[in-house]
Amino acid sequence: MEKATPKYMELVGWINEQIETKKLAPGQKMYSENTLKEMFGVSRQTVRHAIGVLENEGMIRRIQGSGTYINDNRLANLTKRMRVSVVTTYVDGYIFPRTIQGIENVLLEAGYSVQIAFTNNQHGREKTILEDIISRDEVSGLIVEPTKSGIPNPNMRLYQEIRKKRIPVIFINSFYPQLKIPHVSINDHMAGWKMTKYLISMGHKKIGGIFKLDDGQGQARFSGYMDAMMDDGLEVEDGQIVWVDTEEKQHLEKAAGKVMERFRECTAVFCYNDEVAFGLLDIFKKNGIRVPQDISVASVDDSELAILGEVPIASTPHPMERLGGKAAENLLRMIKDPGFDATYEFEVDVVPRRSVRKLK
Amino acid sequence: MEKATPKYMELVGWINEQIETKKLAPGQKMYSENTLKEMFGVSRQTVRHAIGVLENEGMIRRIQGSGTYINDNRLANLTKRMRVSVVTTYVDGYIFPRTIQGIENVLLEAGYSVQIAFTNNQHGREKTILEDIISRDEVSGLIVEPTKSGIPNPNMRLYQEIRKKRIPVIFINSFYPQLKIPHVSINDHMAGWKMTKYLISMGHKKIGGIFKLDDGQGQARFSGYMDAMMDDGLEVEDGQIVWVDTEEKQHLEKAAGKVMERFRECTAVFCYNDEVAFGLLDIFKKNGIRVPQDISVASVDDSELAILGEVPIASTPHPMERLGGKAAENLLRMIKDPGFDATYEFEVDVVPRRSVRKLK
DNA sequence: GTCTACTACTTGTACATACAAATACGCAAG
DNA sequence: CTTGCGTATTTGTATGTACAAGTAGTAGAC
Repeated sequence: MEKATPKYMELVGWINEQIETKKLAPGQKMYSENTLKEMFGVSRQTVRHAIGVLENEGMIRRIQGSGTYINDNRLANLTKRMRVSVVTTYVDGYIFPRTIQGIENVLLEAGYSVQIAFTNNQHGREKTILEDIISRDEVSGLIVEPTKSGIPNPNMRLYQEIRKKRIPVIFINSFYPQLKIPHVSINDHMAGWKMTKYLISMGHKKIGGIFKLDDGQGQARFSGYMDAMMDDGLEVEDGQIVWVDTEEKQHLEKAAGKVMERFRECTAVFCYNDEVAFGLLDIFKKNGIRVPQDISVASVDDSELAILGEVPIASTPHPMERLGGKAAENLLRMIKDPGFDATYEFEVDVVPRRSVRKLK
Repeated sequence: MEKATPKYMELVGWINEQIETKKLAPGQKMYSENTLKEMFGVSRQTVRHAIGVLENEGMIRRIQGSGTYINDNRLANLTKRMRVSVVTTYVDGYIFPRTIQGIENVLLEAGYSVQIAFTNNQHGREKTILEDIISRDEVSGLIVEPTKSGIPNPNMRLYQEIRKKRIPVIFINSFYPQLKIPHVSINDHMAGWKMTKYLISMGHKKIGGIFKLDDGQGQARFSGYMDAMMDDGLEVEDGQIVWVDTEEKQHLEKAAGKVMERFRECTAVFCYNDEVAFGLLDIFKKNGIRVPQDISVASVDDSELAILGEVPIASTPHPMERLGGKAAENLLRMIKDPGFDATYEFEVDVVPRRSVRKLK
């Protein structure tokens, strides 16, 4: 007794065979429901039933009003792991978007898809995100902006687990010195050094500084600043340095009192970045201190903030797209060649602006 | 407008809910097709359609002659798909980060992971991203900021495919009128209306406008502006309107000549958003036109740009976190109940600032 | 007590019809 | 040449009917 196969199943088999034997090529339009109905002498419902089965299998795609098309499901299988995850701290408005643009340009070009996640510079969120990435195990690479790279990271274990899975990782903007993971960033020490040298060359001797303490960039810029000062035999008193954390940086006005007091004797202030410099200008303005007549201000990043306000701020340009692009390129190389050393640091240069006055 | 969900989808939602609320335990026998037919007053075919969808998702199992049973493997299914994808255009520095924060707060709280992708307001990238999401089929929901919502979208069929896969989608900030997909946004028509009314109440009669033409928000704000002008019997000449696209918006200075000429007769200008207003202030400044003495300027969004410059700009606040949160909450509701209508529009209010002068 | 046949009920297949919604395309107006 | 509009085509939703096939339980025969 052979079992009678339902009509719709026979139809499924027939269509499958057509695709198998390339009589229906991927992307091509299939016979319409009514055509099949005539061809096989069945009702349209039966045809729909068959097509429904094939659609669930992902073999074909139905588009209302247009027709039914053969799917190219081999492509879906191929791109399965062509994905890179970008983990970044938060969005600063100017540097981040263009960095991500650089990353995307390179990766999309190479056929990868890009997903982004934000840690908000909180270790807890970084943990959640990394655990998610590890458990899904579906990315072929990671570009990470470290969370609070200046202080020991409690998620070290997760990075080691990722490394054990042989998923390439590149840090951008900063890095954890404890981990042997490559990074692409600007040379922060050089940024601190060159800008301080520039201030000195403009005749400044009493140069204060505001630095961020919870990331590696702040510490590197600080050491560049220190080295430049010492190189010229200039003294740095602790009282001339203000350390801020992520919180304070975003609400600098809360530290206005401290700032005004510490920089009273200074003729110039080196700022961690434009955001800090912008806040500092605001504090000075509210306290009747003129920039650059009374005090000079310099910073790092050269974002739009540096030229947006009333007084343009001397700064050092951030490579942005180029940095993102370099990180993406190096990640691609790491995916191909696990031994490749992907670390790269961009040189920086000073852009003089009105916020720095030449002293006689 | 409100009745867009097919009956079988409502049934799917109802059954899903029964399972969710444990009214139907795993392994247990479900209502028979005829019972459901009576309960909902639909045909048996419709019931079968709904049950077919659920069977494909692995939620239930049908056994001929015996009955339909709830599957218990949905735990694995759940953890696998606890992810939401956010697709947005580009990063504007102020609105976006806080919107995404609102989204993340809600979704992370609910145990979902969040991945973000940027279209750069290019249809091509939107296509790549959506295709990727479709082929991977691993997100349980989508929050999308439409790309160029003002012009017909060539990726329409991808959205329909997503809808067919029963992945809930919510648009934020704008929407495609052609698609019956819910959106969470500000009431852009009201923004245009209220701000224009405010300018009129300050004695202005010749009010120009700069609008973005390639997204729905620009068009809605324009129609709000027009309605307000007409409501007061004020004339609007085409010469008082400047239309910009995404490109021009970011480099408004290129249109300086046109802008200066068109607004020569005006006492006030309504701007598409703060970015445009900021660029406009710059053009005015370079041409020796004082704001607000010579001309008043008003805009929409009330981002930091509105208060960052020398002249604070009157604007209408954007809900940001609240908007993102609302979108996320509604998406979660849609995941549970496919029939839920998630559209929500925030009301807006005018924040007066120095950029608008009262005319005698 | 055990087996069998029957019956009621369940899901599966198949057909017919109707209208809705989306798309594609050609034709006429400008 | 472009734009809009109507028409034909295509898939989507919904209802109705009929019968087939499988399951579970029951009543009756042995």
